Amino acid sequence: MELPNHAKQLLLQLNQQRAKGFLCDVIIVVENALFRAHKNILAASSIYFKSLVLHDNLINLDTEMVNPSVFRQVLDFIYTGKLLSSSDQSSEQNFSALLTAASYLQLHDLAALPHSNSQESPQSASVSTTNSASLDDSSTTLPGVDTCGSENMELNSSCKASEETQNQPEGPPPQKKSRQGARKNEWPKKETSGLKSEDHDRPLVNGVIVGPKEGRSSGVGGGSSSSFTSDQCKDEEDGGENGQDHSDEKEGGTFVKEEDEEEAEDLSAPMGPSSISHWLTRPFPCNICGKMFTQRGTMTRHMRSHLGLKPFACEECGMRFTRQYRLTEHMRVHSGEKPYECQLCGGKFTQQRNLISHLRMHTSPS
DNA sequence: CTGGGGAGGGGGCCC
DNA sequence: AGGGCCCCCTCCCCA
Repeated sequence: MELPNHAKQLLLQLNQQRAKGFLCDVIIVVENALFRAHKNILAASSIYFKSLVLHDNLINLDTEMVNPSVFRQVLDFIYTGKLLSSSDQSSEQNFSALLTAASYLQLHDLAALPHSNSQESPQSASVSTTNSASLDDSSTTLPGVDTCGSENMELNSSCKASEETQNQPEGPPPQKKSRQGARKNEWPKKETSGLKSEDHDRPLVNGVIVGPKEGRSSGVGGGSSSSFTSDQCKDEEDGGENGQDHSDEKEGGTFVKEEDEEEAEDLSAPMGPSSISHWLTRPFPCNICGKMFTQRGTMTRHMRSHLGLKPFACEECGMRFTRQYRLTEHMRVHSGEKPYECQLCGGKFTQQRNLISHLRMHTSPS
């Protein structure tokens, strides 16, 4: 007994999930375009991807071998088994680039396709129609990338629809819950969420990490040549200098337009003396949210939170951290070690910061 | 309801 | 560039 369309339906679902960014656990960076996808799907389609996604949530592809528009086709092929030709390039050029990419990515099925398959068949054309909303939205085209001019319109037009889907309670569980869950022996659950909180924290448009408005980060210039930004991280600069705020805001589920506009205004505003000095003291902007940092290392560390990169995993519970030091701290939860002792009352703490806040209690007038 | 403690996350800074 | 540490904010639990 076998359901005739089972595989097809499954793939269709997965592709729709990709379009929404639902359960996507890996980001593929091609030049300055970001594509979200599922590790399982990528791993199943190519040994090369399999090795890449094994340990990383963020994959940078060689731009010599693949460009964003080709990779978009590749990704569509992986999720649909169909090849949709690119309209903005000659099919010869496109097919050649596709073959190069397929070979580079070790997508043997794709690499072995006869040329005729690359032409848009009536069938694929119809698929293209049905799936265009989701397929074309699987990436973000970032400023400076002119490969997807026509697609940007589709991207924009699909934004509204996707905003509605973003409001639906289908994302991963809120971070707060996860964190709390961590204390209730639900760590493994959290681990399975892959990119986890930052993941759904991102301003998704049909699973796409939303690119900026034009000229977004150009005002500050200099810091990053390949400035891709998103409208995430409406910041902290004015008030909530805090990550929790940040994530809470995002957990709200929606990235309201006001935020975007607000930030857009900030960044596009003429640079007054204060903003210039701000730029001088914080010369390292985040490519994703535009937040400025004093040191490159701080900025790259910050980027990890955008990208959901948590390389440091607790062997005991599977909880993952963005920093080694956090893991070290966390391990004391398991070991019961409390190295920080209050000299006034003898209270012991696993973390120094908690000792400090405890000391404040001793010293505060109240 | 409130205060204290535990813990996750972020940024700054030094090495 | 990355590690380590400090400081801060916040959330949640619990007494």
